[in-house]
Amino acid sequence: MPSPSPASGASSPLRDARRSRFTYRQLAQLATYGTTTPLRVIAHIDLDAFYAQCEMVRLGIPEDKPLAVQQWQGLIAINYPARKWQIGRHCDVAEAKKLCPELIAQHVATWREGDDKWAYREDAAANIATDKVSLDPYRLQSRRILALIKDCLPKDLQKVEKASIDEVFLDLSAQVHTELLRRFPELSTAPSSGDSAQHLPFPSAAALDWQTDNLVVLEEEQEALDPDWDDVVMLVGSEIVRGVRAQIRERLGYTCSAGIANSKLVSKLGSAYKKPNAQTVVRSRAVLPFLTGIKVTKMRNLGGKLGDQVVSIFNTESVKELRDIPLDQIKAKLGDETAVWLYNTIRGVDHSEVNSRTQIKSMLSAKSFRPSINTPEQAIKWLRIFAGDIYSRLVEEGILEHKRWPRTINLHHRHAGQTRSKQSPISPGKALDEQALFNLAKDLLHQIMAEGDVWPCANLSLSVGGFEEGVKGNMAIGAFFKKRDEVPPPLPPTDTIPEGRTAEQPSKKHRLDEVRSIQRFFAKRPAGDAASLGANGQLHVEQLPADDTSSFWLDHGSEGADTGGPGSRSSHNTTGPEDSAQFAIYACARCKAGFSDEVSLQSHQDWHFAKDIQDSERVPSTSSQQPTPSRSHTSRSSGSASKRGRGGSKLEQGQSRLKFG
DNA sequence: CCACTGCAT
DNA sequence: GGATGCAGTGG
Repeated sequence: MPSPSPASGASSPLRDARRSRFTYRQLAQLATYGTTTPLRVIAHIDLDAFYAQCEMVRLGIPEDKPLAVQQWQGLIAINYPARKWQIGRHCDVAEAKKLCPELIAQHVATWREGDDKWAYREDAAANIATDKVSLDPYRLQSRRILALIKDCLPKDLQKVEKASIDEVFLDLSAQVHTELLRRFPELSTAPSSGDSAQHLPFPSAAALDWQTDNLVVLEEEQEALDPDWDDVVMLVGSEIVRGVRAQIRERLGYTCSAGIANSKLVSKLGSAYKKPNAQTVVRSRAVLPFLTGIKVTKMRNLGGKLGDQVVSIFNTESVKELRDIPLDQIKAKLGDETAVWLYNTIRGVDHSEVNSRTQIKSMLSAKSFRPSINTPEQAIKWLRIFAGDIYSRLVEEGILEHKRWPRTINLHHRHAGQTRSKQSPISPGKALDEQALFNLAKDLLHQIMAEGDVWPCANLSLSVGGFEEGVKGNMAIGAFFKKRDEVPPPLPPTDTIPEGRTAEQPSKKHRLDEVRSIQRFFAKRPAGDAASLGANGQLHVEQLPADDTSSFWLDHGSEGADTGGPGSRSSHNTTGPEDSAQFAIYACARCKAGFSDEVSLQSHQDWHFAKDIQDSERVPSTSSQQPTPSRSHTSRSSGSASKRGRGGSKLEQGQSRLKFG
C-alpha cells in the first residue's frame, strides 16, 4: 500500500556496509513487475515534435529545415529548428512566417465533403468551412513506431503502454531482471539464510558507463556514494532504451527523447528534461534534487485545475517548498486521499502500473465550427463526413475481420458554451458499415435536437468506443484470406488482461470493477523477422528489411511540400503502409517477399498483421493492489495495419476509400 | 448504462 | 485553440 513515507525502499538502518541497500525480495519483484520495488525500471519515450517529424519524413525534408504543421491558421507542431526562431504554438501562420520567412508550414491532411478520402491539399486552410482535419497520417506513423518498439523488446518480457499518439511507457523491470542475472551470476544464488529479506551483495562492477545519457547533476557527496543496484538497473534500462531509440531512428527516421526512472511519474518528467533526441536517467538518488527544479504544475495530473488549486492554496509552484508542508496541513485543504497522493507525488513516489495496452479504446471525429452552423442540414453533412472518417478507421482496426468491434456510439454537441451528448449502443448483431454509422449518428442528432437549444452549434463530434475483442488469433491464418465483406458481428470472448491498478490518483475513488481475466496463448513469432533485444540487453537485428525506413514515406518526398492530394501526385501509389511503392513488383517491406500483384501482397501483409496480433497477445501481466476500472485491454501490435486501396487512383499512405452518401 | 468532467498531447 | 484520447464520478 502506498505509504507517505519518503521515497524508495531500502531503509534498513542496520545495514551491513558491504551489503546492498536492497533485498533479494526486491530484486525478485522485478521479474513480476512488482509495482513497489525500488528497483523497478520505467521508461517514457516521447517523439520529438511528432507531427512535424511526420511531415519532415513524409516530405523528405532535411532535418535542419524549420517546419511547422499547420491547422487552419494555427500551428499544432513546430519542429526544433523552427523553435530557434521563437516560433511557438501560440503563433499563427502569418506571425510564424514573419519570424522565419523560410518556415515550411505544411497543412494537415483533410477530408473534404464530396471526396471519398483524406488528402493533403494546398488549399486546405482556405476551406475550413468544408474540410475536416485528418490525423490519420500521424496515427499510421504512430503505429509503425509502436510496432517497432515492441519488436525491439523480448516478446515475453515486454510491457508497453501507448500513452498517446506520440508517447509510450515501458516497464523494463522484467527484462532488466533477466539481464541482471546474466551479468551478475552472484545474484542467482539464493540468500544464504534462505530469507528473501536478506540484503543483496553489492554490485561487483563499480563504475557505470552512462555513455550519452543525461544524468541529473548531484551534489558531490550524493554522487560519491557507491553505486548500488538501483543505479545498475537504471544503467541497464538506459542501454535498452538507447537501443530502441537507435532503431526508431535508423529504421523509421524519427528522433525521440526518453526518460528512465523508477516510476511513470519521474520517467515522464525525465523525457521532457532534455529534447530533442536525448535521454535522461533519473537515478533514485537524484529524484529529489531533480524534482526540486520542476514546477508542480508540470507534474502529471497537476497540469489542470488541481494544480492551480494547489498553487493558490499553498502560494507556491515550487515542489521544494511544497515538500515542507506537513501532510496534515495538506489533508486539511485537499482531503486525505488527494493529500496523500500529492505528498507522494512531489517526492517522486508513484507506484502506478504500466498497463499493457497498445490498442485504442475509442475513436472520435470532431469539428469546431467557425462560424457556427445553424441548420440540421449542415449538421448532417458533417455527420456524413464523421461517419466516413470513423468507418475508415474502424476498418483499420480490423472491424471487417471482427478483430475488434465498437459497442457504443456517441454524439457530442456544443452550443453557447454548453455541451451535451447522446450515446447509444451499437447492435452487436448487425453489420456495421459507413451508412449504418451515419444512421446511428443522425439518430443521436435528432435526440439532441429534440431537447432544443442546439443552434447555433459551435462543435460536433462523433465517437465510437467500448471496443470488444472479436475472433482473433485462434483463427487459422487461412481464414484471413477469406473475403472481407459484411460479416456478422463478433461474439467476443469477453476478455481483459488482468492488470490495471493505478496505485494512487488524485481525488478519485478506485472502484473495484470486474477484472475479467483471459487466457492468451499463441505460437511464438518465428525468430528472425525483427530487431530484438536479447536478455542480455544487446540489440539484435535480424533481417529487418533495410528499405523499411525509406520506402514508406520517403518516396513521397521529392515533390516538396506540395499538396500531395491524390490528384496532384502522379506516380506513386500506395496500397498499404508497408509496400515499396517505387518498385514495379510488390515487395513486402517486412520480410522482402516479392509479389506480382497488389492483391497477393495485401494477402501477405494480412498474414503479417495476423501474426503481429498473435505475437502481441503474449504480453504477461501481473496484478498488485488497487484495481483500476478497466474494460478490455489487450495489446496488439499493428506493424502493418492493412489498408486497402482498392481502386485505381493513387492514395496517400494508408488511405482508404470511402463512399459518401 | 449514460452523461458529464477533468486531464492530457 | 482544435482534434483527439483516456479515466473517473455520479446518477
